[in-house]
Amino acid sequence: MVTLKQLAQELNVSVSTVSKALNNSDEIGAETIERVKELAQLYNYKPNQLALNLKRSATKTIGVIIPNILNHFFAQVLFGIEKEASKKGYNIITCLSNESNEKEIKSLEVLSHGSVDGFIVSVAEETQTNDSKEHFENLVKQNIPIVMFDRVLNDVGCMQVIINDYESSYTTTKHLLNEGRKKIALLSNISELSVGKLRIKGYLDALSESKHYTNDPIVASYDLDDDNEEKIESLLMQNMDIDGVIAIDNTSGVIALHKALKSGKQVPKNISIIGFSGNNILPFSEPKLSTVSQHPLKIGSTTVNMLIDSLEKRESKKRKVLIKTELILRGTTL
Amino acid sequence: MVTLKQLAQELNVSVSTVSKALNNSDEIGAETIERVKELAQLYNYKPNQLALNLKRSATKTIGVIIPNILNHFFAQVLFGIEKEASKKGYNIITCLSNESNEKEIKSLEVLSHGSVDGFIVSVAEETQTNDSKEHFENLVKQNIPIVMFDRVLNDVGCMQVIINDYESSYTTTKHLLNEGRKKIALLSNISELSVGKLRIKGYLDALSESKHYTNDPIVASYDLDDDNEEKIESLLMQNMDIDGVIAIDNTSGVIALHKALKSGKQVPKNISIIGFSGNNILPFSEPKLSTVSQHPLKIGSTTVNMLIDSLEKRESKKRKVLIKTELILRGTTL
DNA sequence: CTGAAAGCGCTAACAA
DNA sequence: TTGTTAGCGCTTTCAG
Repeated sequence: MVTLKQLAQELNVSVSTVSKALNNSDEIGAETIERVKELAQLYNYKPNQLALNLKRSATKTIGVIIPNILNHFFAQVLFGIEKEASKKGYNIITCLSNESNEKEIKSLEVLSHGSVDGFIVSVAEETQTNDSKEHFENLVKQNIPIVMFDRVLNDVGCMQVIINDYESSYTTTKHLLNEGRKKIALLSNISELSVGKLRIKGYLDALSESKHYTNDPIVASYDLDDDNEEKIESLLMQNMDIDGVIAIDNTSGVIALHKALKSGKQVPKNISIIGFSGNNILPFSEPKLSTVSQHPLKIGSTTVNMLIDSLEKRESKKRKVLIKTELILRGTTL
Repeated sequence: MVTLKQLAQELNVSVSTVSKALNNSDEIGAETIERVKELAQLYNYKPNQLALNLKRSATKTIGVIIPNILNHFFAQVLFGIEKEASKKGYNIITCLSNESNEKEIKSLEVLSHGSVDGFIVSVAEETQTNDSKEHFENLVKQNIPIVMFDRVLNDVGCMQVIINDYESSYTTTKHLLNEGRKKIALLSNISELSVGKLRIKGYLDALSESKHYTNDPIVASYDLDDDNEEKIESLLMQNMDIDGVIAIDNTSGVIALHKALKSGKQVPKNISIIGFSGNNILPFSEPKLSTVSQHPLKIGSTTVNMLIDSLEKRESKKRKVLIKTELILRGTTL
């Protein structure tokens, strides 16, 4: 890589002249600028990013820490983040915590000494269940801005981008009730997470507020590593009168659909099913699953814009942004 | 962030003493080392990464450029890359080309002036169809190591990690022939890609080598943005005698399965279906899709290890590594 | 055993 | 208009 120094030598001028010339400083004569730029072009000079970073103690790089890239929701958010960051001239360093609190802590630690200007994080399941927040608080103390999305820690002083979890499952449940469903089950492999709890609450409240609904709520929780398929199948088999399903995670909805069909039910005639998820799974079911869309791309771009605003001290007022979900009815609802 | 200088002042020693002490130099007295380390601990001193990077002209960071993170194959490879890189103490900067040659060129350009030590790339579709390689050749000239995986450019002087595309579809087709299938169709939304072409060739060769197979080959190609579902459905509907399907991309297999079932066929009795893909779609079909597994995690970790070997001048001999696929029979084959 | 000084590549205040 | 100098934070000769 050619440096300013080398250009300067070849041109018999000083390094600072070259630097200024390349930055179009009006301290430098038009003719000199021309000469310098010509040679720079010839040698395809590009400033060394490392030197620039050190100089201005900033990297134009964002650290992104995500629990699980194989979860399509996070893949979509990452997609949104990368797109917006790239548009704004920022790079992203991606770390995957794989739901491990330890890995998350380590990633933050490693990146926090100059490698990135700020962080976008969705916390690991472990982090949330242990309410582990010291590692974030340390960063906040150092004035390193953080935007959390989806899975957030409420009492850390950082920005947040969340969806209306409670309301969306409340509304969704209402929709099933309005269809006249008499026995509505909730499926979840995220019950330990804050978002899961909120969604469950929305479901419970909607049911208990209903005058006509007589059955008990059914909250079927299982771990990510459980055999969800089997659990869902046996739930549906043992409760053939379930006629409504709200699946609050990414995959349970499609699975429930398949199991319902397998058991000989007609969808949506005998049973309505609504999932939370992106459109990635749509080609994989017949009829198409009705879903609550979380607008993951918008979540991604919003986190980036909040972070950059904060970095560039256009001090965003909004510390907490709520992205509204949207219930999209397709083939598995009336 | 506390610096060496600050520690030095507080201890009334020189900066270089502090530096050496923290690096356990044997030039420094045991007692001094102790004092220095104590204070460093107290202030939670960590060397500024930017300064280190500049000093040693290296970042311990890998640039990863991927065409499409929403494609689960790439998500899995990325997962493998991140895991291995993190284990080896490297970070990854992720760029998504979104199949755009221009974006790919820009990303390489931006990162190539100090931000990363080397690249892992799967080229954009555009790049491959245009055989655009100048941007890679520039890097090779500058001795920046590159590992390409899956979608590679053959005459760029860089390392490669690929799968046995030809052989795997050849074998898969053979399997269908051995089942006694009489009319085998190939489904593809990646026909423009090198890997797609190889897989198609494997299929064609297997068919033409068969003495008993009498039908013409059926290669059904469609674009990523086409309505693949509809195309697949009409193909199967209009050729009800198709009794074997090899789907060489990520999603067509599951779709074909759904459409076959929808048309009233029994799988695998009336029709066998084999896809190329990860296990992410398994929960979404009944019976489970038989697939060619590409070992994406292994692809990811292999690219990282080759790159790091090359960076740390343990000069890996292997410039080209082939990861063998594996045909995993599940419910959609006999 | 410790410190002074140079240098990584760049920018910018200040001198000339 | 151009050059000198200092400095970002660190490592590393080389002198003391």
